[in-house]
Amino acid sequence: MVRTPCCKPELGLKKGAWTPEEDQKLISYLNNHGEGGWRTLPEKAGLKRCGKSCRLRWANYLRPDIKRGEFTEDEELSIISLHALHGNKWSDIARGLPGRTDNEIKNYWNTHIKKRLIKKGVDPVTHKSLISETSKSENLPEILNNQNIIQTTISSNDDLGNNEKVKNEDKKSRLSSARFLNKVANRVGKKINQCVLSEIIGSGGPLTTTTSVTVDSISDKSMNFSFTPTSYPLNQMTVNDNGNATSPPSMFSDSSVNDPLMYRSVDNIGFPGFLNEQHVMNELTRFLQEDVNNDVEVTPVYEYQDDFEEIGNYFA
DNA sequence: AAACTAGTCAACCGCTAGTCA
DNA sequence: GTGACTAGCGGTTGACTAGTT
Repeated sequence: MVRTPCCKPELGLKKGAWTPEEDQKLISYLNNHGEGGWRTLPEKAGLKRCGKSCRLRWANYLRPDIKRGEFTEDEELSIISLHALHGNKWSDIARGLPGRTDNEIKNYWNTHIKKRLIKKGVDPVTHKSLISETSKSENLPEILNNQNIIQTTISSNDDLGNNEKVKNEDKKSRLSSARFLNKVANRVGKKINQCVLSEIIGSGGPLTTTTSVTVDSISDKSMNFSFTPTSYPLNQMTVNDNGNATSPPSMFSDSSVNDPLMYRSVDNIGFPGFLNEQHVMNELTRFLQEDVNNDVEVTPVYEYQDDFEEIGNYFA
């Protein structure tokens, strides 16, 4: 199939920046005739431009519902979360940010967000930590300096310790902690997911940015976080048998949770009170009881003391 | 003050998918 | 079924600006 070129140079069509006069002509025409018929529009509107150029100019800059100016923090968070979900599908991302165009978001991503993520040690493509990939490299010290994500990252960097015994016990303790965290976070995450879903469905509108968290120990699975952005695309969400609201495989990384750019503290989630100490204790009691019922070896609660501190750090 | 560099973003390009005759 | 056309998408370019040397 041979395609007719949209913009024939021999017709003397203008390229480059639009003048205010051209903008006015285009706005005036579209106000009178509505959108569509882009191929024939330039001639009818008296513009020496190709239809494609006219459509782009209208879609990206002249449309009355376009929001200009700096991106807000909320918008930035939404972009990151939607990018984790959709990848470089800028139009899909733009649908989640009313008033913003795909082109604007794409530019903002490439010039601002991408750099910030890299600086924070997050791969902007996969949204996973760059640490694991780079830990073997000589750049590690520099990377570690630039990031604050090491504290709660359970990683093979344990090998840097000197005392083998302390090291192993520490690792064991961390794995145990991680397993414990996984259990609690699973419960809490489920609760959050339910809240989020009911709020979204209930209000039918966008919420404040919220997070749900599932933590697995390093020995089992990689850490897994799901993220509920503003205007979450509901058609991509499902509710599984356990009552969890789930989205397509998230690409959020373990480091992301410590990034204030990407995750907010629980205090900001917008569902106050559900994650209080009493709730965590109730959940803890409940699943420890389940372990007893399931003949699982139960560790005395006091041994979880450190784990509670870790949870505090985790959600801090 | 001039030259250079890096960052930003509007606009363009090439391509694909959908629609219609 | 085929081809012409339209709309829309993501990647890239290049003009402009701000900052640095």
